[in-house]
Amino acid sequence: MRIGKRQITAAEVARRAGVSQPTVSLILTRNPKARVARETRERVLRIAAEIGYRPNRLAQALVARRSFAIGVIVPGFDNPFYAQVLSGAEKVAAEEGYAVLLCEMGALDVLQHLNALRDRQIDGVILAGIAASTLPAAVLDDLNVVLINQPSTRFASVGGDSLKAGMMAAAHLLGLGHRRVAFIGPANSIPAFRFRERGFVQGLRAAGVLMPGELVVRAGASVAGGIVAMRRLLALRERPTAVFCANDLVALGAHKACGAAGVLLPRDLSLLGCDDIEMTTLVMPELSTIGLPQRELGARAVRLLLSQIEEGPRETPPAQVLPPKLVVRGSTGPAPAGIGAP
Amino acid sequence: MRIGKRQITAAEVARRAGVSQPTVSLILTRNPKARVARETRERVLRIAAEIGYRPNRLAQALVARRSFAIGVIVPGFDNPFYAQVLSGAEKVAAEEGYAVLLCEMGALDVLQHLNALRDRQIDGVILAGIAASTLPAAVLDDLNVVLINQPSTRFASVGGDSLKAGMMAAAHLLGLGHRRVAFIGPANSIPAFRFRERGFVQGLRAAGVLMPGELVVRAGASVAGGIVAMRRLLALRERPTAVFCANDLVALGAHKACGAAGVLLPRDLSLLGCDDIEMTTLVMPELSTIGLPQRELGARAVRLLLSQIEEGPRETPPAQVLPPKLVVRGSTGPAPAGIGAP
DNA sequence: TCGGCGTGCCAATACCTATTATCACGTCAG
DNA sequence: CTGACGTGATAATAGGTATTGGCACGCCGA
Repeated sequence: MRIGKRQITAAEVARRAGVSQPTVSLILTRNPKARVARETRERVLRIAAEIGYRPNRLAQALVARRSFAIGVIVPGFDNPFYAQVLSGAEKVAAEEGYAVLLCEMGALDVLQHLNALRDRQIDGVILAGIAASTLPAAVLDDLNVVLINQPSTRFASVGGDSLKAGMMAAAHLLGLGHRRVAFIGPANSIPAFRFRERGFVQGLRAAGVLMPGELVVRAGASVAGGIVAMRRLLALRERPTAVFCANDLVALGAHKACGAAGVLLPRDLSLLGCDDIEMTTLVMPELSTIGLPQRELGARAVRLLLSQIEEGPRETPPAQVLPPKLVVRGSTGPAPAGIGAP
Repeated sequence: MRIGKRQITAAEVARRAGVSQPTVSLILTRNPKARVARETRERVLRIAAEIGYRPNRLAQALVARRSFAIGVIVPGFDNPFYAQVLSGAEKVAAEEGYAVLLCEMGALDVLQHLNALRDRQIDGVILAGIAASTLPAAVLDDLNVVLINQPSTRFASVGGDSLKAGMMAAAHLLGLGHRRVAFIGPANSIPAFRFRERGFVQGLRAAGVLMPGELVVRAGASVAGGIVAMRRLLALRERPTAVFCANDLVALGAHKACGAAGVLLPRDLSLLGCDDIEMTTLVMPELSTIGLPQRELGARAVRLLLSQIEEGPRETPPAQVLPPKLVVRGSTGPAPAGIGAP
């Protein structure tokens, strides 16, 4: 097998250069307080380059007692939101010389993943779409953690301003004249969804608009969930004129259900998503949505984590909140005249 | 910082159990030829469990000269195809106790990623969507490699039968009566696309149908590419009655261009994709496509890689070819009567 | 009584790098 | 001439685990 082939070690470089292994180490680590004769340094560097010496990062990690690797745990890639987050995260990590260990919920649960990561002396963990509050308190104690899209007093976090996103959704729909509006979202779920809902409700209430219970539909945060939920809404005696969905996947499901039921967007119904994933522009009409910078979330999460790793944790964990952005496309429009007026 | 906290070592377990560290190691590794008194074994196991000893996998890796980790290199997550592949791969890897190091093209190129992986003593690499033939021959020499979706004589591979996929596409469209058919796909690209095109052309030719140059449109393997390409086709004096796209993303772009141009699928045009990604069911009409089991590809790639790692490479690298599956949805239909007939 | 053998454990070492303390050597000032 | 000091390298060691060879002990048969 191709494993176990003797690798080129610092000792080998040392042997060929006629110096000791620590000298090679000294030179390669460019330690400023290392005093090495210019001639020796050059010889060692030359030989190292010649025979293609590359330090074994595992051995380095053993000495440093850390691995220069981070873990990213996500619920699943079904949701392109996390794919984008991951992409942004990987980019920054790679640039900084860190490896990204990928963990998806499924084969292993969060705790098992965390243990596996710990065994590999991981430097830190990013939790995306996983409610940290549902985990036993102790399992995250000795880890550097950054949460994505869930504020926390214990851990650093980055996320979109979900409350504001909900309020922007309300403002947008109210501005179009909608008064009978609905919400589709998961029941007990990660905080982001709860805040989106709360913001939406608050925004409506501030304008004196209430959502009766029949207009709040619980559904899984997926396309399938959106389909089912929208069917329920369309079956109502009095339909809403606008629907805000907890995320774009749900909205796309709702979109599809509308298409199947012959409901014309945005004439018959306005539909608003949240996240602004790429797929929103695939459907016709394109989905209006409250946009969050997904790649940026991933990128910032990594930067935050690395600063925590390299400089130690702050006394109060930093929380970066990125502003959502209303993206008006084709699925939202003015409310039908005469409907919803008192 | 939270790093550097003294970890619980085998030596610590040994101290408490009144034995030596190697004895702990012997017991924990369950080496069958290890002769250890039952009473000692139980005491050690008990204490290890009590103080929560977990072996340092980095140290294990240093001894074993391998890391029990694999790398997966993909072009990008923009394409949900790779997200699915990755998901299947991670699942199997996690079950088998291997870590997955994620590498996306972008910040680093393939060679840099490979070097970074090598430095971490990676056990093997999965290349998805990256033409191995474009890499310098030597860089993969000392690695266990499995390619996804590109046959090779040097490396193990798993993939859909792209040639057959193309032929199935041809058969499907021909069977619906189409004679003036077009193809949209990238020019110089990874082998899978070339084979799909070749199979398609062969399937057509076998039925006596030729594609004039104007009906073969080159475009990036993306939604944007599909849009541009379909516009070109729709601008033709004599439009095709059916279009086969190199992958679903392209097809979805084409789908959208049709919608924008008022071309009604499948009445005015039949549209066929390839891969069967999830988004195909989002659009209306849903996209017909030639399906490939993406998660299965990832899962099998890992299994192949692990067998290669643990049992050594075969003399002739195994190539698993999975059969494509025609998935008829709403975007393909009978050719308009009277068109394309001789 | 002694050789032989089986049992149960351990010392030594390998894996590879980075760090710390130290040493040898030469120079220069006093 | 000697002591102090600066320079350039090395020896020793840490980091945590797995493996190999071997040691000590007790028992049995000769």
